Amino acid sequence: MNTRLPAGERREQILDVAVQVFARKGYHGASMNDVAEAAGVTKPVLYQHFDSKQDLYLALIEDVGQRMITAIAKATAGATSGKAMTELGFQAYFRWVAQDHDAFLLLFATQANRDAAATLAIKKITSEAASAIAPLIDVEIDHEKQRTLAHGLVGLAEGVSRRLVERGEDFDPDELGRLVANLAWAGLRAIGPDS
Amino acid sequence: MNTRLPAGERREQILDVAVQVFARKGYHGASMNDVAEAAGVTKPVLYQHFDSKQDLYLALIEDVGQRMITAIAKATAGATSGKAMTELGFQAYFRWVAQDHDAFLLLFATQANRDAAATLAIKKITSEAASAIAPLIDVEIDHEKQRTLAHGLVGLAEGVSRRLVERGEDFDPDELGRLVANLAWAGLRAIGPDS
DNA sequence: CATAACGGTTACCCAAGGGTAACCGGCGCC
DNA sequence: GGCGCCGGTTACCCTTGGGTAACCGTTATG
Repeated sequence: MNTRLPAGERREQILDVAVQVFARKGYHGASMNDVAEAAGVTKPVLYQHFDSKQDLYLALIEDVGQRMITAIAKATAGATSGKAMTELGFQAYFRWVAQDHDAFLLLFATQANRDAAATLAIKKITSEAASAIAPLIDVEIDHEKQRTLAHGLVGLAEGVSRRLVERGEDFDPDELGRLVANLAWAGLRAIGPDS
Repeated sequence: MNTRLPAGERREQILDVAVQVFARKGYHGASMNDVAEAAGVTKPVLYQHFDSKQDLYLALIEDVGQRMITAIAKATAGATSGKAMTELGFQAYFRWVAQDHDAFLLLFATQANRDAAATLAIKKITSEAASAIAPLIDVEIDHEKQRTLAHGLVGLAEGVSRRLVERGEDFDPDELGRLVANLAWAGLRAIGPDS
């Protein structure tokens, strides 16, 4: 017998629990009943807080995505050099991954964003991340290539994280961030208009 | 009235058409009816060639994945240096992406949703790719980190490609390969046991 | 102590879609 | 020229699951 919760808290709890459920089963793999059960309530309760399954899912993506973005933004705010910013950024990202595997899976490894809207929502997040990265690529190179490379670096971090999360390994985010930042920074310095 | 095809050819045609359908709509978004219609036949015909939807999907992944792997393997076979191999490899990869957007989307787009078996199948492909890359990271670094970075480079290529494919842009795979290979190679040279 | 508000439940509807049983028609082959 | 093989179709079954209508019990408040 779960306690009755006031609306606000119940909504938060549903969001909390839904991240895990969707991350583990994917969008289509998880039914609203699954989410409801995990939250300790029944289906109609979900619909009191969210208009539809898609609505719930989009709320999750927005929530989790913003959390990631702000974590990185905060970490890099005090950086004095591009290199330091790169390192701090990657470290913050890997810390975010290490802290909440489910959140990472929801955004990057989720087995079902077939929904056009969800795909768009995630694209918006990665695009925002890329926008933050792009200015660090200050070599002489045309703007389009710059943004493309920025998306590549997002993918780099994603690829690294995916392997670690899938293996369920413990890892040191700060050490890993240093390693990857080193790779990224040196790589970026090496490319130029002649590439 | 579509012509009647011998079993072998029909099977090939279904695979061809199914790549496009699944790439565009995702696993759950595409129904067997959609695939059948696109192939110009009806549903039961699909089930004469494949046991289930999942069976068809797995066959596709295997098919497309192997095509990608061998394309890269062939391109890098004659390389004389690590740097040349890196460049040739990335170029072959981007050529593969440019040639067949649908194949790329099937394997890498988040929009192509997967169940557990499909996730595993795809993991196998990326892992194989990473295995090919890992030896190029011949710096003094422990084996686990080496493989993790290899997965990162797979992600790097994936991130770059995703943006280009999503934008429907034309791009020069050879030029792009040179650019990304430069980044990767220089990045890898820069990291060491002290990172 | 009636009653309204609110959190929650039971029981259902209905469309979508994976999968199948039964049937059909033309072509090759003794 | 009947016969069987083979590629194909029509029409259906049945589960899953998103979404909802109607109802219930507790608490608070006058």
